[in-house]
Amino acid sequence: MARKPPTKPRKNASQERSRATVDALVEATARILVREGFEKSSTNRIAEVAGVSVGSLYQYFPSKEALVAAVIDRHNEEIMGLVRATLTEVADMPIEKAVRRLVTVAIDAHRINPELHRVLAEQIPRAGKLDVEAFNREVHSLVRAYFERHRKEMRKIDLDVATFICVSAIEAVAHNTVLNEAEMLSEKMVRTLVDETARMVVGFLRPSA
Amino acid sequence: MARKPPTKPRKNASQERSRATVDALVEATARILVREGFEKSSTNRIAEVAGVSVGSLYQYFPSKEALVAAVIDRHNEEIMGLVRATLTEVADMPIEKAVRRLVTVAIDAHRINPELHRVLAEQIPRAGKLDVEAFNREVHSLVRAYFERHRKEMRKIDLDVATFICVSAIEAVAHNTVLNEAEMLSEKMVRTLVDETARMVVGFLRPSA
DNA sequence: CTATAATGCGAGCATTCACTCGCTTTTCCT
DNA sequence: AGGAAAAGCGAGTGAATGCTCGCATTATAG
Repeated sequence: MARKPPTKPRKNASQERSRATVDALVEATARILVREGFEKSSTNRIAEVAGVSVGSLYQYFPSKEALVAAVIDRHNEEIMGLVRATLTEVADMPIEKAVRRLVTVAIDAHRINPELHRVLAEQIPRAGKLDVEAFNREVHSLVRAYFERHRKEMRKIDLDVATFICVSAIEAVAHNTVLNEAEMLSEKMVRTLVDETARMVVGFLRPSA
Repeated sequence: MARKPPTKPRKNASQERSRATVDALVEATARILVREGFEKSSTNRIAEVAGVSVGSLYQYFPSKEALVAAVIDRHNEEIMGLVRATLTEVADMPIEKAVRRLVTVAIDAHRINPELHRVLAEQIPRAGKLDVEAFNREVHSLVRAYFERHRKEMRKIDLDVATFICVSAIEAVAHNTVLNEAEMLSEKMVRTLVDETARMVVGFLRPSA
């Protein structure tokens, strides 16, 4: 016993063809979320758009939620890539430079795929709750590490509190900038927002004198 | 013609009893959203919890969305009440005092009904999009009015930009404070967060010298 | 070439759920 | 009292949708 029955039931994409199927499904899910919204998305529709049958869909994704989670993961990974790279890049810069860079990146990150980001933020019910928390934790710990390294440039303040406030503020400005008012954003306006936000955060962190 | 047929089809609660029914339905909707989540909520369930029949439900609410919208409205009104009152109260205070008060109120507002707030923020698909925008606009314009009145205490900065950044930052800190980490918040911690956030915002607004 | 596994198919099942309709009960008004 | 309007009822309907299952097609190995 314990011989695997020949019918491998679920998941696992070993051949070439199946990898393509999985990709097509994730891609189709993202497109549908953006173009038709979460409510209109259905597994049948996703399969149709992916050019795949529902049966195949369920060979790789145990549920609709899993499909959405995959989209969220992919998107989060893109953003985390940007964030990780940037924090490495600014590791030795003084906080003035680094903060400005981080604010810029926050906005860029929200601009990777604004429509998808909006749908994920506004329309997805419960899914990926854990993913979002893990995401936040990583951002928090990366930023906190930078702050630790540059403690000397900063006033006396609890690093967790500082990180929490700075990350919250920067993320909120970036989020609202990209998602509110759609694309009424001139480049000049964006630069102003980056400058002012960076000024606020730096002023907050540096010694008051 | 144009004689109103005796069957008034929808809406409108004129008698006493019906007012109670409407209230019970809204209340039941809120309770279900909090206790079972948006996904599990159904009109049948809402009617059942309200102690009312589905038929009656549809006499007052044309759709499930309308029910959820009513809950959102009620909650928004509670918050806006707080915010309006506070901005009147602080109208003549200097920005140090006023900002501190506003940060406190932001957190209080999120604490009115944190569970409901979380559900409305995280689980409600599209509904009340307009409501949320109107809500944000009002907050923005109230805060902007305060800033205008106290321009002399501030450095030279575009008021819309300043309002946008301050409101975003304060809202985000309040939101994350109340919703993340659940209730691991000691009162001392909250005070620290209020102090630091207020410091950040005030430092941002005041003349740099 | 043949056997076996991997991948793909899609009609249909089971369920859920928003909403309707014909009717009864309660309230109001004279 | 009595009639009309308002309020309430809840089984039933129709449509949508997540997912299964038995079978077909394609790839791999011997």
